[in-house]
Amino acid sequence: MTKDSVDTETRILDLAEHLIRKNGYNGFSFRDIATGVGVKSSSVHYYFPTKAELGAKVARRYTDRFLESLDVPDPNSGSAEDAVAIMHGAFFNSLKRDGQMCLCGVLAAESAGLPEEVIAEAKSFFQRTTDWLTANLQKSSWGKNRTKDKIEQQSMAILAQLEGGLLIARVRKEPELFQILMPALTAEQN
Amino acid sequence: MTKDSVDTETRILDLAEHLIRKNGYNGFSFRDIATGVGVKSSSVHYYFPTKAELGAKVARRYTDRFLESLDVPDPNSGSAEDAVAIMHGAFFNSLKRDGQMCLCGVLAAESAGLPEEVIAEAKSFFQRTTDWLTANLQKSSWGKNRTKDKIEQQSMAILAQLEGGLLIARVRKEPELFQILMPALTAEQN
DNA sequence: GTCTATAATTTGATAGAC
DNA sequence: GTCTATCAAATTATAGAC
Repeated sequence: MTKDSVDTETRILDLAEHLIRKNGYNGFSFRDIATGVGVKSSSVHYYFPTKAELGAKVARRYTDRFLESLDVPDPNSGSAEDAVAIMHGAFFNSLKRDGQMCLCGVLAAESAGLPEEVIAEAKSFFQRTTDWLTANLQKSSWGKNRTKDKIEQQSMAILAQLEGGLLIARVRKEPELFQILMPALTAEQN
Repeated sequence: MTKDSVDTETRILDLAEHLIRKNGYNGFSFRDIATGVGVKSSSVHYYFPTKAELGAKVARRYTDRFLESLDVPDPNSGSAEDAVAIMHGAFFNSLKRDGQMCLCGVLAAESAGLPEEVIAEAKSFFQRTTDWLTANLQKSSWGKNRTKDKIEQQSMAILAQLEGGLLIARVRKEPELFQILMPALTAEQN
């Protein structure tokens, strides 16, 4: 399968993800997608009847892929620091590659004005991602002595710092700023 | 001066701020403003010729007011914990009052697709707010033993956690979630 | 300062031919 | 599955009367 043979539906999803992460849900149109993919806007509607459906599918695929990328075969000790570093790295990859922040972070910022089905997917991202962190912190030696409540709070605090870090690094256009969060993140586990 | 005598320009700015914080910069229109304020859209253009100018003015006013609200007469010891608690409280106020997050956090999320003058104001918010934190941490006993670099990193980490916390609390529609960040924030200063 | 009127463009979405 | 053609509504913005 060569590059050009990627099917239209996938190319629509790819471009939609790119544009939402760049401009937000209200910052792209079906015509932007059509032009970029090289079809007519009616063809985009063939795959995704409404904008809300397209947005929801993009968010769901993003979340699935993000969580997959976290489950690398772990050669390390499975420490709390490792878990945090893995997630930090996952976010940093796309930030440095093309200055993009988390898709669901963007959607969360606009969330009060988005269609229900899109908000639901964004919400789901934060739930599933916090759950992943909680599970991994629980397995670590740091988590052994702590209550579930305390660990869940810590998971949210970590995810909050990562999302906020993306926000700040991106508006300043300095991806490296996101890197300096690491010491502060791991310090909390000591 | 009664409530109804607030001038049109101020009411436009107030509503624009409300709508941007709710739906984002691309999620409101001049007609939304006009209808809400009770004038015609051409009257909105009389005060703010372009949408970009309106957005920039809203962001500037928001930043000025936010920083003013931080400089409460401080009856306490001026500790690092106090500074963090004051900023946390400033963000929490509007979150619990009407579920709104930081205006410049919303703008930062959309930033890649916004007019230059709007981005510039959002950028300025993060610079000035980080500076306030840095200055206050430096004055505290925690900051006495630390280098300027270390303190600036800590300031950004704190602001990142607050902005990300707003993001998550808002998409989950649970303002109280923002409260549980406090322990994690002050823990870093110990 | 606020209005009416309007321009030019863009938006999300549909019907129907091929 | 992709196209042409089209729609109604919404968008930012301007000209000029009152």
